[in-house]
Amino acid sequence: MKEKLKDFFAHQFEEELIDEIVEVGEIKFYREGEHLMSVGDKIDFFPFLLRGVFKILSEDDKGNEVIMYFLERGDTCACVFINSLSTEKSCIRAVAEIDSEVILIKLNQFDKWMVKYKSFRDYVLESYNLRLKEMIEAIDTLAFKKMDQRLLKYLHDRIQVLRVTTLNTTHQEIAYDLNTSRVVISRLLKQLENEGKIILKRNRIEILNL
DNA sequence: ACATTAAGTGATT
DNA sequence: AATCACTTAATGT
Repeated sequence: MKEKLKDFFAHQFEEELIDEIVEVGEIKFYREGEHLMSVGDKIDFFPFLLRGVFKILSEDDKGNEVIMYFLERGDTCACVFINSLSTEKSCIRAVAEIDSEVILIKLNQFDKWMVKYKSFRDYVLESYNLRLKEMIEAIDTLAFKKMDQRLLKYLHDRIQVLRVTTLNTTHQEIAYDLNTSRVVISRLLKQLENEGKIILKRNRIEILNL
């Protein structure tokens, strides 16, 4: 296990840092559908995604959810950085899209490593950057794109991170992610099917070409 | 065979 | 694009 972890981090961090990560990190498995964090949770750790995919959703006080982006292997959650600097609670929900493996690291390590290791600073800044970009993209699609385009982006992103061409999902689930109604999704998907871009089955969407 | 859940559709706002 | 009201289809018991 430790060797696997070392290989995983070998190309981005110094030996010494990897040793510390292996030592203090707590590895956790998340089954598909399980929550890594929910809105309102107090966060005292930050996660490295070793394996799997998480979807990151923003949620308002009435329980309306909207997907922001997906996290992949090697990613960490930028919201955690924000949360780590203040006493605020989590502003997002992270749900395992498939069975996933995460290494959790206490936030006090975070401060130490920021000072001590350049590679860690670089990593944090870079992933912060990446998340910010995706966030802006998410805001853009939310604010300016129509539902059909939002759906296209959603399907595209989802097959991308999962590395599949067939999604095992329901129209209702997509509707929740995009914060719309099932009927709307069903109709738009039907349209895409008629255009020959996808094939619809029960609980399954085969993507041919987007 | 029956119940449950997912998906399709016309009409209305 | 949302909602309603209903139909049809797939799937589990």
